[in-house]
Amino acid sequence: MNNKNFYITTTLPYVNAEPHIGHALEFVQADVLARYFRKKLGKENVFFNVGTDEHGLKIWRKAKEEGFEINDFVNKYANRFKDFCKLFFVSYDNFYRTSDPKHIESAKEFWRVCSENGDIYKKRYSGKYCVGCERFVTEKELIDGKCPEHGVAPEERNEENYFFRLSNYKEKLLEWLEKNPEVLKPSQKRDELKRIIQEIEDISISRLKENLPWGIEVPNDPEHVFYVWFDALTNYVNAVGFGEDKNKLEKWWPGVQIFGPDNLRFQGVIWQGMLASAGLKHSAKLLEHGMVLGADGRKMSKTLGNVISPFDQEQKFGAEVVRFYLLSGISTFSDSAYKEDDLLNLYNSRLANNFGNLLNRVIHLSNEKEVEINNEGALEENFKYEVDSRVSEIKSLFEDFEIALVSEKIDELANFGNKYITEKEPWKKEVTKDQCTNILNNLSYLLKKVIELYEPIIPESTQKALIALEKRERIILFKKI
RNA sequence: CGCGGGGUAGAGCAGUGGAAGCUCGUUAGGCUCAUAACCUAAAGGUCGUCGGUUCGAGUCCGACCCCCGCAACCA
Repeated sequence: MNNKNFYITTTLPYVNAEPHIGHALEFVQADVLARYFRKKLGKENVFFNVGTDEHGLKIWRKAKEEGFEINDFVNKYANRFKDFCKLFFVSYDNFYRTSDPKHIESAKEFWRVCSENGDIYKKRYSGKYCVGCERFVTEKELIDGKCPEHGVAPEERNEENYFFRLSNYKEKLLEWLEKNPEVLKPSQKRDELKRIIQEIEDISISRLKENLPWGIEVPNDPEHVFYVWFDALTNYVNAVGFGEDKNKLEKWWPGVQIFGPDNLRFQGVIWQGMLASAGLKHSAKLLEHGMVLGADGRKMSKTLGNVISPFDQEQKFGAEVVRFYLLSGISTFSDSAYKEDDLLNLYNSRLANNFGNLLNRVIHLSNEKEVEINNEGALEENFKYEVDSRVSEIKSLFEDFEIALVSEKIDELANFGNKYITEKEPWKKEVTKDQCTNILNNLSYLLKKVIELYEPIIPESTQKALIALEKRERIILFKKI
């Protein structure tokens, strides 16, 4: 990424379950940024990657349990995620699948490069292995002999594994973070990242193929397969030409990575170490979004019965309303409770009453008064200045990835329009046609800006709004719920 | 002393050193072009507690109290 190009990628969800509301948050946040930068830099200068992580023991076992051929199983979920993207207007440029033969080649190439740089070695390892975590766990981590995360007793394993010399990069990563304090957002997480780096140890990056047939074979050692994380993480550069097209890679990498709180160690440390080993630049930006909590402010769980399904929400309110709420009502960088009441309040207040209503007022008045609108020549300087300065403030918030703040400021801009029209009272008989022309053109200009700024957030409605404004057709864009 | 996140108006949240803000709700008024929408005003906050740094702290430091997550469908 540089000033001319913008590359953003989500994490790749693991395909052992249905898409949930957290995936929706991450995908939709990334989508907003991709859409914003497409408008700013041009479509050809933005690359938005999403996809699915399809290897690993959990998936292998789940497929068997459900009586699926492994390929059918992962295809089913990959398609599920594709449908999910379509449903929520996630405009990806690339849907990356780690079962794709191209990925397999690129991941192997990544391994070779790290290996040539002396960062991969083989070591006999014995210990307790948690299938859920897909890693060896230490005695210290266990509670009552069980993995605290998955509640199952780990399996005894004694095997030879390949290790990645992450410890080689400890000092370099600390230095990188020190020199680039702005790389991680939100900044409050910086200390946590630093601590994780300080605790770096070499990591196991392979499994025996006899235990795990569903993985990528290690180059020149077919008895071993990649540990799923090592394979999956490479997608971020593979998607933009690693091991295949140097110019392409040069154009896009380093990129912006968006991920959830449980992923900081992987995106912020392991992956950065891998990049360094492969001689690639560190990520340009790490955006850690928050958790979507249940309506009660607690983490969603089946037992608590507070799980919110993105599909149910879509059925109930429509995709754009859900999108709008995820982006505006849910904090961009911290945990937030998902409450339907808040969703309704925010939708009614900001979209129906403020933006939608203003749009309708202006269109209606321009027809009543027979005044041409959408004419920038009839704009008042002061008004334009006010609107433009708000617009540039909002754009800089976009570029600082502050999506919820962006949404709030757009709302304020629309509200400024409602105040203005109330103050000017263009419906009054005493207002001359010239005055009315000025007032309504000021407002149509403001509305165009609001529409343009809202476009990344609610792409479909803004399209309709623009058409209505241009054709001066009355429209109930957002029906009050 | 396990690790981490958080405590800001009735509710939900924003606010990383310089006049306490947003949405909803409540009360009173205005307007009537508009989706019973819009505008104005008011009420409502010791920014968890105590101490410290500073000309100045919700914002930095220390101690303490309380809530939440680390069990899942894991972002």
